[in-house]
Amino acid sequence: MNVKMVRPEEFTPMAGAVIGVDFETYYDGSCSVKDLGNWAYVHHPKFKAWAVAVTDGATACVCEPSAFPWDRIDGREWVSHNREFDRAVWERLREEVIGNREEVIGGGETRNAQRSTLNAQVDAGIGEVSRGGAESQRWGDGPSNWWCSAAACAFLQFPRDLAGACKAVLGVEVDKGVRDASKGVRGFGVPTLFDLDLCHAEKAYAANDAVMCLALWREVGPLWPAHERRLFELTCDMGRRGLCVDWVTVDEKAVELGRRVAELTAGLPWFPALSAKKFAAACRERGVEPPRSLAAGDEGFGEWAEEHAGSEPGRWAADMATIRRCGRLANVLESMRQRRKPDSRMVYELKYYGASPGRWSGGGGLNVQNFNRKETEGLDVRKCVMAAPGHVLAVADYSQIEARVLLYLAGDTDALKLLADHPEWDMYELHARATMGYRETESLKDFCERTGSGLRQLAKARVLGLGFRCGAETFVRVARVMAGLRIGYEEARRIVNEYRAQNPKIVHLWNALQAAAEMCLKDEPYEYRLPFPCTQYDPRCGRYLIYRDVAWHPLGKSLTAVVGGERVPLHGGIIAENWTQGTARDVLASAWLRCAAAGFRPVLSVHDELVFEVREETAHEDLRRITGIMERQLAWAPGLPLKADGKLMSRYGK
DNA sequence: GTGTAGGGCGCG
DNA sequence: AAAGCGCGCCCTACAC
Repeated sequence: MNVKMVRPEEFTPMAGAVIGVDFETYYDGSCSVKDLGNWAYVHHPKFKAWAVAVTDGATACVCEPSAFPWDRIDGREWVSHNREFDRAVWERLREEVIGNREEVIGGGETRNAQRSTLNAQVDAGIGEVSRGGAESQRWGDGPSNWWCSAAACAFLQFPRDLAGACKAVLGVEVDKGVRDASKGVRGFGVPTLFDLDLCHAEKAYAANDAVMCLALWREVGPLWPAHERRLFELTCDMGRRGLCVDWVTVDEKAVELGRRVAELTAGLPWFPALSAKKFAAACRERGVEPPRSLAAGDEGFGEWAEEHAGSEPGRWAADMATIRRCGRLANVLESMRQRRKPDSRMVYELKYYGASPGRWSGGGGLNVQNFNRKETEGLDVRKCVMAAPGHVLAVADYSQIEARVLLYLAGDTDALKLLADHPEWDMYELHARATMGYRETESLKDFCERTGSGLRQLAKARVLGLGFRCGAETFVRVARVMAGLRIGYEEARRIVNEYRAQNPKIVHLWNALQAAAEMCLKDEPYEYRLPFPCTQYDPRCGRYLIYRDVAWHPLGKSLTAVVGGERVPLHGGIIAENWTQGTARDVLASAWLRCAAAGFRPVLSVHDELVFEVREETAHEDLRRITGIMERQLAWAPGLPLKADGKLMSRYGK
């Protein structure tokens, strides 16, 4: 990369060029973006941004942020790798210079100065750009658009981290010397002296991330579709706006659970409390053979726990489980406390395209997608999430979306038609009627309750477990964990075979996907692209599942491929699963876009669920409209029957 | 000291 | 022939 280093006053970006921006900031064990997330990190007392690297691709400049001529890149397009981080830093610095200009609108919604023209095209009628004022001139008004190269890389199923992305996209090994040097720079004793003390070569190293980010963006940006960019923006906005939280309960329970952990820890004759080794040693001292696993779901442990229920080792094991549960909850509550904004809402982050099939994932130190569903140790975490005053939560989720999508992708039109004709059936009932010989007129649920039949539980286990080629051994566990059934291996084998015999379309889907993956071995570069049935999308930048560098496993006859920079096993069951999950994600994503266009912006999304804050007066009508939008037939998936359940609740829950 | 692998467990 | 999949975070143990 031939980029000329210049002094800040000399930095004059080329007309029309996108500008790469990368901040360097202080961090240590107690003040890190990993633990605190972007917002809490940049508002930590120890936070300091001590350098910024800016480049237009031809020249680059590294200096203290206050020394950079921000007005020269005002109104331009910027790009950062993990934009939400750099944006949080930039906004924090702006707050320091000109005060916090975020206005609080009704319901706690914050209006942000950023507004992209792309957004304007897709979704008219949201917040306006607020500009002007002598002070803002001094700091600058910011970019017209601020893109994220990391999000674009994730969409294309490249590694998300900068070094991995550079290697995969540009074929550039980021010189280890560069990375090490830049690490050395981070550890530089007195960051404020940065501008004075750094030699030219060190500055060039520090500029490298911005230069690479811009180079990456030039490759991946054009392949990132407009509606996906829109989803990314909606995701970021949602997390920055955050959730309304019952802080009284959070504060109280954080203390209570912390105390509980300390008490139980003190009651164990070893430390650290969760050391499996020390637990095992203590058991043996008492002449008791410890269990092979301490996991609550492990069958061996279940038997062991029963056997030693009254004894001291039995109590230790139970206390360790309680410490884990309480400790987890205490950590979640503490993370929530750290994310409390001045407007009392809790910021959080959701990672756009965090999973390879495209789902969102948790991130930023607090995962809001895996809050316990039920009350645990005297706390219902979900109930700590509330609606803003005068509002109520509209919680809408798709019923059994993946099971429906699997039938759709397998082309099981008979089953889909039955489902469309009988909206009162759920997937378990459909499955029992279509493939398990259930013929009664009453609902399967009523039938099982009246007669004590286990048919529905079995149908549930089959639907949840067998659609993606799990074998008999796994099915024994799946049936136990998911449906509470106790089945022997031989019976499991019979059920698995029966399921496959009665669901030929699904079996054919596995086999066809497997064969297609093997076929691509004949063509360079061994890339298996599975197109989504989304015809509305620009084919040049459509959505695919991409398995790169497909190859035979060195030891056997199984396939592997590179996904998101990692080599993973590949077979028909996995591909069918990924395709199903990815398509279910697209169903939710397109509903999200339509809801936003109708003026409904979710405050939270969890895979098959969207949560909105709606005004009390219009709540019922709003919920009806939202579920209507979610259930709308999709032009790109004709014949896929969608069902959405909606609830109004003052506090979040299942 | 830092980084990471693996167990455990929460979610869809 | 057989193979559930997709995540994040905490804790411990261990390698460097």
